[in-house]
Amino acid sequence: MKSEPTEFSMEDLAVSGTTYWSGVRNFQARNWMRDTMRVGDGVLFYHSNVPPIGIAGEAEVVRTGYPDHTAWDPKDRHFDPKSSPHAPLWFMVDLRYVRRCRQIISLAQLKSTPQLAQMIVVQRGVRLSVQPVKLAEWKIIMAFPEWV
DNA sequence: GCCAACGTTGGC
DNA sequence: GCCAACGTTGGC
Repeated sequence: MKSEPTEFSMEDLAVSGTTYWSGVRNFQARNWMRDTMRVGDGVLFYHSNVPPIGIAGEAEVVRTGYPDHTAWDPKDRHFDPKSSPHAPLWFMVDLRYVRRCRQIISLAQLKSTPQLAQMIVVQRGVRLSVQPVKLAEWKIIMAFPEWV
C-alpha cells in the first residue's frame, strides 16, 4: 500500500498503532480493499513520491473493507458527492503497525532484484496505490537485511 | 519541475 | 461506445 510520507508515513503509523486507510479514489485499488484483503493479511507500507522512495515497513490488516466516510464530508480533500452512507462508493481497511525497516528498501533495490522483476510496483507506469503482493515476493522481501 | 503514463469525464 | 481533453500519479 502506497502513501506519500508527507501525508501519512510509516512513522505516523508507528505512533498511532492503527489507522484507517482512507482517501483511495481509484476503483481498482478500492476493489482490492473491499473484496480481497482479509484480517491478518500482511501489508508492505510503501513511501511514494518523496525520497527515499520504497518499502518503509510492515503492517497488518485488522479490519476488512468498509465504507470510507471521508468521501461524505464536503470539507474533506477526498470528498466525493457520488458517495453516500446509503450508497457508499469508496471503501477502506484498517491497518495495525507491525514493524519498521531499519532503512527504507528502495525502489531501485527492488528493481535490481531479478526475482522481483514481475512485482507490480516495479512495472513501468503502474500507479495503483493498493496492489497485491505474491507470497514468493513477500518472502524474498522479508529476507532483506533492512528488517530489524 | 518535468513529463510519461495512466484513469476519468463528457461530448458526440 | 468512442475518444479527445483533462487531471493525477509518481519516478526521475
